[in-house]
Amino acid sequence: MAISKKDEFTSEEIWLSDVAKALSHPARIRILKILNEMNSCMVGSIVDKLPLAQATVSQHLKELKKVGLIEGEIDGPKICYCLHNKNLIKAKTALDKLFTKFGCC
Amino acid sequence: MAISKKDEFTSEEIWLSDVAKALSHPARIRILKILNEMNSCMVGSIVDKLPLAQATVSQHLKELKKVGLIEGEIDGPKICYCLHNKNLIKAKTALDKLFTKFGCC
DNA sequence: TATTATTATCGTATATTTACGATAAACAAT
DNA sequence: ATTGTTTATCGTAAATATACGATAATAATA
Repeated sequence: MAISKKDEFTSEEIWLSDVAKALSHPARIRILKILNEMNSCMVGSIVDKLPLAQATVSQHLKELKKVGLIEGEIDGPKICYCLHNKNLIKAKTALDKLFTKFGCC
Repeated sequence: MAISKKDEFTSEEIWLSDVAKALSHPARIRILKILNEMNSCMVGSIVDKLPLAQATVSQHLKELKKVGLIEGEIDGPKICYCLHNKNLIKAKTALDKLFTKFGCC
């Protein structure tokens, strides 16, 4: 896409847009819901609940992990993913702040 | 990107991911902030405040409008954009709901 | 009507995202 | 050691996103 101009914005703006990008696919929204509801959170269980191939789910998990919304813990040959509470709260707070004030022309 | 699988998800999930996608670029985050702070909200003023060409800004505005986060009102040859309070509140509520419950493995 | 000002759209180049099969890597268990 | 299970990564194809210059469209004004 031509040369990116992201550097021209603040790190706060870039971080918030990165979080939003992580939420910008329904499969990743669904994954967050699943992790919220399940006790077990191994990848296989998530794959079973989604209409996507294992490789694709793994990619989505990677993106959620990249921005810190989830974290993965190794458990034998399996990996147990879970929500990253602290970062979710941070994201929620930042989004709230963005949406709180309303002014209009 | 291969054939999209978005149809496999709920309309709520798709809507929320579309809102997130609209927020997934720092320029659009900045635009929302600008609209929140300015009285005047014509496109030219927004372009002046961003390190992007007019055509690019117009494209970003179009995406924000598409998901209903902003609206544009024709004012002579100019167009006055402003935040769409009702939809912003709706988005904020949905994001809050997604982030409110935390469970972990 | 011609000109100016303002904004959207078109065309286009490049980057990124999405999706999947195939394969590799890591570990447990036989 | 070999096998089976689980997950990540590689390679790849197709769709989208980003960015801009050029141009069209709209409306006010001279």
